[in-house]
Amino acid sequence: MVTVVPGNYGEQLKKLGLKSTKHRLSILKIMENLDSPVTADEVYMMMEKDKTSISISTVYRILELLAKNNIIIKMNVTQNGKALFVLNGNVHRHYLICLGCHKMTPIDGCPIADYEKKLKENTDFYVTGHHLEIYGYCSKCKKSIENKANKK
Amino acid sequence: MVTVVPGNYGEQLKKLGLKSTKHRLSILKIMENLDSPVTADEVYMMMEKDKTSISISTVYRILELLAKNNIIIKMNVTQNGKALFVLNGNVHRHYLICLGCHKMTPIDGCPIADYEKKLKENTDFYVTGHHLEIYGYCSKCKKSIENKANKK
DNA sequence: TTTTCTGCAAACCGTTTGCAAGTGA
DNA sequence: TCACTTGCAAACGGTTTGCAGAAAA
Repeated sequence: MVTVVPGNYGEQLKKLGLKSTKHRLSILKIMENLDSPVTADEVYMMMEKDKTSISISTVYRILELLAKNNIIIKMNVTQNGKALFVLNGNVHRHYLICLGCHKMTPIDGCPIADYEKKLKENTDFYVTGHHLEIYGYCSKCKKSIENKANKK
Repeated sequence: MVTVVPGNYGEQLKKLGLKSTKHRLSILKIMENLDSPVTADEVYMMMEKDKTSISISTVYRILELLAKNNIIIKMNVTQNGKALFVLNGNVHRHYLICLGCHKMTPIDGCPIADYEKKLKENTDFYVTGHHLEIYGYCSKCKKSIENKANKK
């Protein structure tokens, strides 16, 4: 298992035989401070804000590379068809996802850890991971449900 | 909640103000017999096999329409970037997903039903649904893990 | 007839890729 | 120096859309 040590990304990369470039460090630094998954273009825009010029294809290449080396995780769920990425250190998180404002709120613990263990013991399926997301509406967005109910 | 009554799709559609066309009925009939989610092009190919001529854009339009009316569910997880759909009647299923052969095996029950109930009672987040998928390798594909481990 | 559906082809959009120039070790 | 990275622009693949013709009510 790879453990991500904040602020130590340069060595992390070298250890994996990857060059430590400013773009890579910059992306890792950005992701370090986020506990919600981000899309490639969100990363791209954050870098622009940071005055770090980069091309969108480089963002994709770096994210792909970091995911392949388990430094970040490429999620199996997409956001409007866009791939989502999180830092591996924050990986075993699940989220409450608001269908109104699309905010993703991490929850504590893993509600299915026990179930998964049971599955490992009782079936011939070799479990390597899982993905859980819980949908609904945050308190602010509850109104939108009522609006929708009236439309139809 | 919409309950899907097998063999009764024509009336279902009319009740929703939608026309009952052979394409729509055909897609519903196909999905009725599947308990794993399918992609749009899988549906398309099944229809070809059934000698039902259709355009891929019509498949997308029908799937989108049925999803909007809760007759089928558009999943949040994609398969190689392709959207997945299941009949709503089969909706509260979760899957063991093999990372080797990509087979999706439905599991019985919902491992997080209890947790979700707790969440409804204890937080101000209004839960409307969830999505859970469990990843790993089926017995046949366990070999592929070992192969990968050797690669690097 | 009138409204809704469908086929076709083109557009769209997120992502990937080839290639030449740039950069880290 | 030399291998690896990056930017650019073009390609790619799944999905959506405009429009004209076809089918359901």
